[in-house]
Amino acid sequence: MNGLTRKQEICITAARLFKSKGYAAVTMRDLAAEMGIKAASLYNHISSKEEILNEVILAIAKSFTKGIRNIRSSEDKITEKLQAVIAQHVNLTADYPFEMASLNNDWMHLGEGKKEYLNLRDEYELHFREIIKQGKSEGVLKNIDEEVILFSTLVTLRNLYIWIPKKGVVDRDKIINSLNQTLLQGIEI
Amino acid sequence: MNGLTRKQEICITAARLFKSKGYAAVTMRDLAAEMGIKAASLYNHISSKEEILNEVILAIAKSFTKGIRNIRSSEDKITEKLQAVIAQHVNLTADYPFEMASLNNDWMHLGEGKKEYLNLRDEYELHFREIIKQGKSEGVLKNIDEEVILFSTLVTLRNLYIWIPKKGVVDRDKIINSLNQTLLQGIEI
DNA sequence: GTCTATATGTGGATAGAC
DNA sequence: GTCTATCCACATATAGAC
Repeated sequence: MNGLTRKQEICITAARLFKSKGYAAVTMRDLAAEMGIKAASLYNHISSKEEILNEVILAIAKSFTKGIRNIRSSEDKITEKLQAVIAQHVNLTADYPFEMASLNNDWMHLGEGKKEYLNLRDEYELHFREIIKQGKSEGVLKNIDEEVILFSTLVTLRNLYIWIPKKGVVDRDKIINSLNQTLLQGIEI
Repeated sequence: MNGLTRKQEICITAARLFKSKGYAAVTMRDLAAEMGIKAASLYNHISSKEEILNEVILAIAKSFTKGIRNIRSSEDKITEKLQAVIAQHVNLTADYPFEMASLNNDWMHLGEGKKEYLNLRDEYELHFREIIKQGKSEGVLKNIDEEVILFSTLVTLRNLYIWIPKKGVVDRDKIINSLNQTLLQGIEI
């Protein structure tokens, strides 16, 4: 009725619970209760609890990596690329705040999918690092240790999910602008 | 033999496990195995799993709040206060990286102690926010939304535990300097 | 301070009826 | 697609011996 499969509904509900208690502390009975059904009924739509985590985390991890791959290979200037990275984080976080929490906090409970997740994360950081390096070599960014820039920027962006849901949906642009200032003006020449 | 009580040893070992899997996924058997004893033996030193979490989280939460209370009430200039806040985070994180992970990720599993933890956290953020406000009113900090400054700074500092253990013990000062640059130059006039 | 044995509860997951 | 009933593994925690 809402265009979602039952499996998708389960994953969305699960992500919300995972955010509040963490994957390990959420039981199939909790999840079922939240869906208004019994735990056994869940297994008509998913094969295991772990499969749900896989669905929740890998979908958004792929979006991030695909996005930054495009940003890096674009013809934009460095500053524009960095702004695009920030905007992607704000937008994906505003759309999927619960999934972002699992991505950050529950990835270690992935089974089958952990390797793929780690590959996606490594590729993401690789592109980000290369954008920063390019910025330094072009003289657009200050000569601060790449890893420090990468860490402090990425940590802020990855944790937006803690903070964005508190704000209204409307002020995405305001958040993007503020982050552009706070994050970029500390590192730009 | 090492100056630690058995209870302290248990809490230290527990914190290390909590960091890698999260509180909920660590069993008393895991913890006991890591200590080289049986699970039942743990209960001669602690009364419950939850008590361990309380010990781990509240000790470090108190240190942070006490520290920033002193920094705020000192006669230092704003820039020095902000640098002192950064230095406190780097030092406490370097000393207690595992406890920092629990502080960030496992506080929702506190029982008895949750209220106290939330009070400490609120007080911490209050002092931090007031330092930022004072900086803005004195014209030392840019006129960026306080909450954005607070969020992006605090999130970086709170997640140092992910990053600091990778570095050697030696370069605390280098990290403090880099963070001073990255975090402060984006917000200072 | 640690052990073995065990009580008691709850977790993920399956079988089969409707 | 959901239910009831149930299996079985594993969780926290206690009792009492050494």
